[in-house]
Amino acid sequence: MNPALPESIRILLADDHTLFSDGLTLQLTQADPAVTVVGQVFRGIDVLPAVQEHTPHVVLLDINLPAPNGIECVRQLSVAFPAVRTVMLTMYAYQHFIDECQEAGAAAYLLKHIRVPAMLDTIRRVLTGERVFPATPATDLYADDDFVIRFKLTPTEIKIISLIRQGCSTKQIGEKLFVSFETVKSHRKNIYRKLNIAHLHELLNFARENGI
Amino acid sequence: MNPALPESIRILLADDHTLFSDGLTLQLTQADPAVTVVGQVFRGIDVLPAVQEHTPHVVLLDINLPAPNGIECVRQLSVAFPAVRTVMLTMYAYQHFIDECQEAGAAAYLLKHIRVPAMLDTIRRVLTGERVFPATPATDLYADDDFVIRFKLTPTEIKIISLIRQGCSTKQIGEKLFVSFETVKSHRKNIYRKLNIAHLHELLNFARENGI
DNA sequence: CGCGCCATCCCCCAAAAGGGGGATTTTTTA
DNA sequence: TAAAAAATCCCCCTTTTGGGGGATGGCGCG
Repeated sequence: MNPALPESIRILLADDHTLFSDGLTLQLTQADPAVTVVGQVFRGIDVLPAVQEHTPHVVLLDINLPAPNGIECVRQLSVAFPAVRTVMLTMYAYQHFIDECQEAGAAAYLLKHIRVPAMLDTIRRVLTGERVFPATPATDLYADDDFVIRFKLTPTEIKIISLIRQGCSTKQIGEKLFVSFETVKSHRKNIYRKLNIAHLHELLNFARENGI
Repeated sequence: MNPALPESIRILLADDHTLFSDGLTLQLTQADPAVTVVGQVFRGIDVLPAVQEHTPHVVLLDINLPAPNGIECVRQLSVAFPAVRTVMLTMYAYQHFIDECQEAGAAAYLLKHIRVPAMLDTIRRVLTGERVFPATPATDLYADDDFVIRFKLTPTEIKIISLIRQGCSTKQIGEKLFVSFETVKSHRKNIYRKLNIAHLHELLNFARENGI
């Protein structure tokens, strides 16, 4: 069950931030001559074809990936290419996402706060069959992070974002969740404050970018 | 008013994602020998002291920066070091943020979807005193004949859809296009009728699906 | 020349969203 | 068990949307 480490590690990057993707490619290839970045893709829809074409050992996959998002991608990957290890690479330390990725078949979950040596260590570990997920919620680690605090959405809030994304009005959401109009309004206000946004379209963008 | 380009461009990076920051440092120094990354900071509170110590020409500043966030940082920077150019570097394409950064005194606003050559171009431009913010394109954005025919949308209507998708309100669109609020309202009504929809989220879905 | 299309602007209205205060209760957790 | 977080609900208010009527020019085209 524990495959030997390949002499050359073939990596596919899936991240729509070209600045990040280019920078990571440079870092990985400079840090370890055994590593080859065999491809970069910027949309979810390009992941499976690129894996087919470039036969990577590992896919470094951003959750925040357009059309479809990274979590959907890892689901598809673990069905279509069960031998390929998928390492989620994201800025979001939500337990919600970590659990979902684990269920979807990802091999590891890394935050963008790490550095390349630790990443290479994780990559080598998943290649031996290990699965590497954060043991403790990262909330302690990033308690001073403005955005992590603001983005700490509760389950109810995420549910409401999901309903808004489906086109429900505040009134309709209240009816669906058997709570009053005012309650949903309060949740909306809290969501907007946490995300530091002010308009519906921003919320819809956020939801789409984060796969809610 | 236009200072000459310095022989060596001193850059300070402020981004809490070490993977990104390290990668960008590598890319910038390899792309242009005139560029020196004089420092990296990972928290908002470290920005001003680092500018004091390293005397950069340009600060590349993430909005999503802990304690305090990047927008607060650029406010402080433009008071304490008005000669230092601040280039916001973020994943968020919200008009809300763009406006706030512009008011706070940032010299440019870049998305993480760009690549290093374009970034270097922007850095050189802000060093000559220019301010570089995302312009509202919308002019040559559409021109998709098929889609114009299928839905019989006029150029003005497509331009308005594009602006709505960017988060502009009816009022803001009127100001941008130099027409009255009522005119934009009429166009919106016509768009909704032609697309047979009734809500903003449907329009945004339509715009995304059709690449407006 | 008239017809249709487009763009412009105005009135009316109701519904929804957005933002500021609160408050209470339950649940979680330190 | 006490504090913190989450969920519930209410008041106030303004702005924005969405939809119904219009009207007035301009412009191309048959």
